[in-house]
Amino acid sequence: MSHLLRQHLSTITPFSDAEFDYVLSHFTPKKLKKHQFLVQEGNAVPNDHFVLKGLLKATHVSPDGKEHILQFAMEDWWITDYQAFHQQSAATINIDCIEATEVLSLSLYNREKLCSELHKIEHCFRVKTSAGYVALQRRILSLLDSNARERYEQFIQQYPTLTQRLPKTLIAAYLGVSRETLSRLYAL
Amino acid sequence: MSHLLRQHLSTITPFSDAEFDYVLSHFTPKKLKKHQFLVQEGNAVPNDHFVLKGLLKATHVSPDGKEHILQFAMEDWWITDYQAFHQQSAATINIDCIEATEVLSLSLYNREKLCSELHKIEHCFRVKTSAGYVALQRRILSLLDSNARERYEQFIQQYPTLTQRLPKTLIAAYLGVSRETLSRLYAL
DNA sequence: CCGCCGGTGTGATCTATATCACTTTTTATT
DNA sequence: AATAAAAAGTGATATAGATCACACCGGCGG
Repeated sequence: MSHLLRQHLSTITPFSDAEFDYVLSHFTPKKLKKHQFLVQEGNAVPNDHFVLKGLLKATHVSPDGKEHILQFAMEDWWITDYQAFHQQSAATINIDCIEATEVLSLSLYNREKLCSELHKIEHCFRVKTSAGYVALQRRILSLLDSNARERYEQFIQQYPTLTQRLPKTLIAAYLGVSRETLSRLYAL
Repeated sequence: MSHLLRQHLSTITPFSDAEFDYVLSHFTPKKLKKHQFLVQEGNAVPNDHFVLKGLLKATHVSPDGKEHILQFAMEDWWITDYQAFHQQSAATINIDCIEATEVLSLSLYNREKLCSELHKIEHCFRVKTSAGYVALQRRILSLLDSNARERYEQFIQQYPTLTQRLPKTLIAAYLGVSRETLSRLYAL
């Protein structure tokens, strides 16, 4: 089986062995234990991360101490604090591991370098980002349109794998519902 | 004063006169009256649109008949049903003019053509989409974290111009709050 | 094998916001 | 200016979902 990152990129355009090796050389592998932080509020965010294995969550703690989940990421997904990453400022969110995790990290410098050297890879990033943009729009519409139960059902539909791997408490924090309310929804 | 689109693209990379003219030749201008539709639910969505003048809203009507606003767009912003546009499927939202509007329309074909011919323009689109992605993440966080009043205050901060140009009813539909509740918030 | 902790369920309340119904103000249109 | 249409305010009530409090279960670390 070929490298997961190669498979990922190949869904957009094929890469030759040489091209892929060159791309890969710009990434740094990193292993993290369960509960370990990948990004911590207040710190710099030098890298974007491609998940090879494991499961993470990006969370924001509101002034009154409640944790809301901005994003999950499992195998084949990208995750970082994009706001901080792009403007090279301090993180406003935390990212930590729900399971033991392996990622490939790509610095902003290397990412821009790759994008300017290889039109193909910039194309990949544009296509992936566009898809992400659409997914976020869908989530916003779901937050505006739908009640707790409907959002939960949509989540199960859209992310069956995550539904298996995540405790309901975290799904609730992602959907913007309290743990207790989600539990009571079980009268499906 | 140079062309608004040129100014827009130049915030990312400079374009020569020849380059810009070539890019511009792929767009089609369109004028719309107040209340006219740019995209209508159920129809094909051949184009993305850059706003030269005016103000539009992208809305979704929920099963129970309530109108929620996914996005506004004014001068210098892009708007379309991106989901439908990318997968060339039928629109699931409506986009209509709040004020008389002029846009430049770019077909998916021309957009991909430009992107493959001119690395520079693909770069522009990637950067703009990334910025949009971050903005949507912020909005999601605001929907998860903040109550009606806080969301309204954030909106005023972030979009002072829109706050002037829009009736409160529409701001309410964007924030996911009822018109009446927004009105009562006025005890700021 | 025990104790504890993360995850879950469930009752009793509380509250922000929705809804409905109506009035007043402002803005367009002929 | 006259009339209609859109926007905004406001009271009375209803409700989805939050919060608080507690009980239960199952795994795994000493």
